[in-house]
Amino acid sequence: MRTEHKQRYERMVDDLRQKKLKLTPQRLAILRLFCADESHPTAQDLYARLRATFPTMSFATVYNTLDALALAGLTSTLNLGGESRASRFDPNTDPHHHAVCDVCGSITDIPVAPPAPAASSHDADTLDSAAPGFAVRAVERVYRGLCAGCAGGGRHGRATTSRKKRLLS
Amino acid sequence: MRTEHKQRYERMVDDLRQKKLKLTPQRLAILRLFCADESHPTAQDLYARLRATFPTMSFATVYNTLDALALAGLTSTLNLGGESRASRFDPNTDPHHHAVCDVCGSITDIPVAPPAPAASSHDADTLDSAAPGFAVRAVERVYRGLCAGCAGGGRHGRATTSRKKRLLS
DNA sequence: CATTGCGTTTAGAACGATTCTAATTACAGT
DNA sequence: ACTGTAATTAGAATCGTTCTAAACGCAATG
Repeated sequence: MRTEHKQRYERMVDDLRQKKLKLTPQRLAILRLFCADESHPTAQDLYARLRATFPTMSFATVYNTLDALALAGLTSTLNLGGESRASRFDPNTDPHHHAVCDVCGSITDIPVAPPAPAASSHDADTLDSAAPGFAVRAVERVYRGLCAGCAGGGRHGRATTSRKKRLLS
Repeated sequence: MRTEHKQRYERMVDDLRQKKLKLTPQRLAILRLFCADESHPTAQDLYARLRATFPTMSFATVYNTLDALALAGLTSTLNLGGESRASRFDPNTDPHHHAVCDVCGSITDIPVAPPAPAASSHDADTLDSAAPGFAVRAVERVYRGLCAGCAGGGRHGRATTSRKKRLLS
């Protein structure tokens, strides 16, 4: 795992260099944090942790760097709804899906399944009859449900009860 | 199609009644508009069209009604990213996926494929090894690509070029 | 090493989407 | 009709994100 993150970091740095983008201390710090983070952090998450080292850093820098990485195809942005409307950023560029816990909001990467033996034409059929001529570029899949921790009735993750839910109880 | 929408409308009205929620003219108008709308409208979309009939209606009423429907399980909310961060609301309660056009942003419902004959255990396997113990409640799938209209090079849909993209060109 | 150009950073304002507030209105059960 | 309570309204507040203008600093060059 550690080596995987290091490779990720180096790929990110190389890409910034190749694109003639400047390697500022702030950017390197963001990359270091971000490439090793499996939690799909929000911009807030990164900002909060970066302020320890760069007390004057602004949100714009975090977003700028994430934008640069996204343009380079090194990150993706997740909008999974839920308690917060904040985007989640994902440094994993391998094709994968996501499992989102309804209770704690945690997001887990799920590698794509190995190619099915023979029968996946059903999907293509229904797609083509419902949206004729649609040219698929990518497929995203989100599994929603309860993570192992939350299914056990424990108190896990970071999800805070929303005002809306509080009013309903 | 028309009858399908009517059924949808009546189910919505019944549900509000059963839940002892009041059937105000505003709510009925929202339901009428919404249940017949395949375009996955935003709150803005609905609000704009409702102002023709109810010049004093506020956004809060639109959101209130959509919330009530969501609590009743009669709608779902889509956060698909893209140009606008606005949520899209979906009155279709049948299990289905979505095809989103990268260019015009249009969203098309895709019915779930008929159950595959035998081999779908691959997915379950990778899920269980990547997120052990995760209890799946629902699976969402988003196809991204080009709709038939946009693949043909035409000018379609409502997507407006974002400031970010404009700066890049 | 000094110069310098242009990409970056910064603080804060601006923005869009959504939620809240407090006061008013009006369903629906009697 | 009366009345309790939920719904509506306008506008303010909030949250996440993007923009702005000025100051800064990386890195290519002499």
